[in-house]
Amino acid sequence: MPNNARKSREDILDLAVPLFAKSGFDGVSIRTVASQSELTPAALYYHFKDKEALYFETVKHAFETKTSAAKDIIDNNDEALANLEKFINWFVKTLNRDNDFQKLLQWVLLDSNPKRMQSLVKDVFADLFLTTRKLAESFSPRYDPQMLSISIIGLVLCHFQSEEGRKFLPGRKALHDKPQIISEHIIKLLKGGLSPDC
Amino acid sequence: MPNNARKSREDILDLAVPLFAKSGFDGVSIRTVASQSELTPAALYYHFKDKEALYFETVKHAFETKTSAAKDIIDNNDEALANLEKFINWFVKTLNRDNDFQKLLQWVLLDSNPKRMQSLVKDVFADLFLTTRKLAESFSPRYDPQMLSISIIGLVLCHFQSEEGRKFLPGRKALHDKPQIISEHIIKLLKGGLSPDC
DNA sequence: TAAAATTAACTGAACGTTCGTTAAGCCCTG
DNA sequence: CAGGGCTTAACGAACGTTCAGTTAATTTTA
Repeated sequence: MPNNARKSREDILDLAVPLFAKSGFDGVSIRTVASQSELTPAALYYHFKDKEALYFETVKHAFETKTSAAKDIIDNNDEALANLEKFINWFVKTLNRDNDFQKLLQWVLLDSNPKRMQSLVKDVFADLFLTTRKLAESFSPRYDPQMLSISIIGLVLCHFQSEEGRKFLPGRKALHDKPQIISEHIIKLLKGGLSPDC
Repeated sequence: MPNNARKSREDILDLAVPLFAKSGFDGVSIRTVASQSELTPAALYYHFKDKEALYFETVKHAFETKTSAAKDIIDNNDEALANLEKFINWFVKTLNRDNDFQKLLQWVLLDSNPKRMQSLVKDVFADLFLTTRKLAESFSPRYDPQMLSISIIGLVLCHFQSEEGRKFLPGRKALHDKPQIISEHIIKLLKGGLSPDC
């Protein structure tokens, strides 16, 4: 794409993703998105109704490819634990490769505007959650599928959510940020738990 | 405290906690905090150097009582698993009782300003983390203490972090928000894992 | 096929509002 | 009467948004 070419809607969204991922809805101004996409603020209003719409489309854009990939990971003929392992591996790898995706997910769950959160959760996040719950249903009735799916997602997310903060804590090793190490840790924990036997 | 009495620093912080918990640093203006504490914006500058200082003190204030309580929970003479159980129970109950505490923790970890995050993590969050890691060291070398402590904190946090969003997802039950149910779920998962035997 | 009309994409300038912050001065209490 | 705690008023900057007009590409007409 040449530097002075007209920007498409999608080009703008691609550039808006890292901005909103870093600073959230309130932390990013229309003018910041405009200058990042080499447009005037007014030009953004040609493409998007208002800031809310721009934000919504940006988050949706960042989630779009990920969610469909998650569904393909799970093979319903496989064993429950094998499926879980595949999912964890995929989820960790995805969060590691696309840090913006993880950040946006956090912003959605922290959103101070309930209406905005509702539309984001229903239109953007629900699909990924339902995929995880389907996986969690293999472990019913020993575990409540709803709660187990939250635990699984949370267990993966937290290692990335805390990545920036952990830099300022003692005892840090580079290993703790490696996707493969994180995957192995989570799978071992989920499979066997902490009890010394088994 | 009579309605027209002079506000102390601490009174202001008490009132600022729910505001910053809901909307974060960028989502709350000095004027909002001022009107909430029935003061003028200028009066806030008598008590705090600037908005950064007000925010820092607010977060610190909300964390202060919690962190010291965590340390008392752990009895070093007890069994590892018993200590863990006590900690989970305490942490779940604390997050449930004080929703602002959980929200502020999320804001700290999402902070877009690295300098601000650094001082918050080091001065406010580190203590709680180190307590958890001490607990996690009982399960070394089978598990890396650093990673295990992140997993434990994340496993508890995620159930509260997702509480608002789960309202908009199918399959929701009131049980999933009950602290006792959450505790039991997490402890069972951490103790025994997902493997069918044991 | 050249000219004219239409449209899509954008600019420049400005709007009213809210933001963080400061300065000067007032009032009540010890 | 000194000074801690506040008020009133204002500063410039940044905010989301609008609107009239410009440009460049596309389509329609003669």
